[in-house]
Amino acid sequence: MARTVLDRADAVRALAGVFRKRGFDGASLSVVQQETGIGRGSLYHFFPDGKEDMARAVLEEVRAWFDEQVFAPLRTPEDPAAAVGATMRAVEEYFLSRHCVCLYAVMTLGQDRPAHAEAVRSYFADWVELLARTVEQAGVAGDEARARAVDAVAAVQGALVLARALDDDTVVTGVVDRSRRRLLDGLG
Amino acid sequence: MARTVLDRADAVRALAGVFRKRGFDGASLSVVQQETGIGRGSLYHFFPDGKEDMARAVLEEVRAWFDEQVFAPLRTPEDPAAAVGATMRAVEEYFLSRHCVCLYAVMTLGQDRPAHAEAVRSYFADWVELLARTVEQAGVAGDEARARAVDAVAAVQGALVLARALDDDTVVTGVVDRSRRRLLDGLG
DNA sequence: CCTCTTCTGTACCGTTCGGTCAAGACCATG
DNA sequence: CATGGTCTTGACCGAACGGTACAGAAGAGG
Repeated sequence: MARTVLDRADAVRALAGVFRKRGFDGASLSVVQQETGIGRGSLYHFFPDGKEDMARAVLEEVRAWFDEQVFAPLRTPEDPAAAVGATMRAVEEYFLSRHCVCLYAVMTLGQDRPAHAEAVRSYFADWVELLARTVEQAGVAGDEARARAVDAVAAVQGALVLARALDDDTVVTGVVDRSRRRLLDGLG
Repeated sequence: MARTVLDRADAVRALAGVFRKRGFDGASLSVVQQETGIGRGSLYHFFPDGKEDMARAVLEEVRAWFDEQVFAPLRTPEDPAAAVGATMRAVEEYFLSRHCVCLYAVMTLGQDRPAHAEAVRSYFADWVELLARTVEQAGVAGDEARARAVDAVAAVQGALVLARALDDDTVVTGVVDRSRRRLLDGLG
């Protein structure tokens, strides 16, 4: 039989695309098979626990990407202001190239998925925490810094909703720009 | 047979609850039947076109509520600043009592639902437009007013995502408070 | 060459899906 | 008391679901 020699990482990327477009419930195995070209056999070879396994793998890949690209600038910020700029730029680029869908946000809907609840919580909690700490280091008082971080993360997520609803990617650009400015408002 | 004499409006409210908790795909007819106590027969009596019909009815009910409670203060604002305060207060109260789920936001995910795309678009477009106009009347320049309106609506939607993920309703309270202040920042 | 492991396609399983239907129960009329 | 329209039920339908089983094909190592 045909042997396409598929990599698991490729499968995860392809799955992410389908989940983004269809949602987890909308991505039936037949649809996945059709849109990725990966057969059931391969799917269950790479993800023995089935669809939940695929969901976990996809979320882990997103998380890894954020750790490397979005959170990294915030972990050892020599220049906190520059780090804020870098992280927001990375976020904007990421979602614009992913059809304005955050897979972690998708997981907060269609409940009865306590399976991934902790992963979702820590994704957002870490994001807010790291951003708040950096803003504080840039010279904003603790409580105010945390509030600004919460506002920024919420703004990004809300911008994604709005961009999809209005079918207008510039919403993301605008909101992210203004959020970045607001994070460092009143500083040197 | 038992005749509970059910009202269609009651059915819509009950359906909204199930859709909020489970999402549209997660709310199978069996689940709906079980959680609302409404049998299949009644469901298809009130909503002859099936699940799509139920979705439409639920969205229409939400839209009507927003028209009356959230958009109304923005339609003939004698005191624009007060209107902004009133609309944001209504929004906060609405979502806090609805488990932090916006059904229109739910519809922007799990695509291949072009059926409701226009309703979703106009819901958000009207919201932004009305808010922008009121902020402008309060004394903010046109472009800036629109940017502030986009930011506020996005902030609300993002706050809902964050509140669910972190299981912390105070996120909504905080974000909405700060958004309201920001809408009218720099005014008398 | 043989063999073992790693993939891949496909037929198939039981379950659940959205949707239909005929028949029964209730209420408003006469 | 009849009658007709308005609900409501529960059994039922074909299709699609997620998941399993297994045989076959392609490398790697000897």
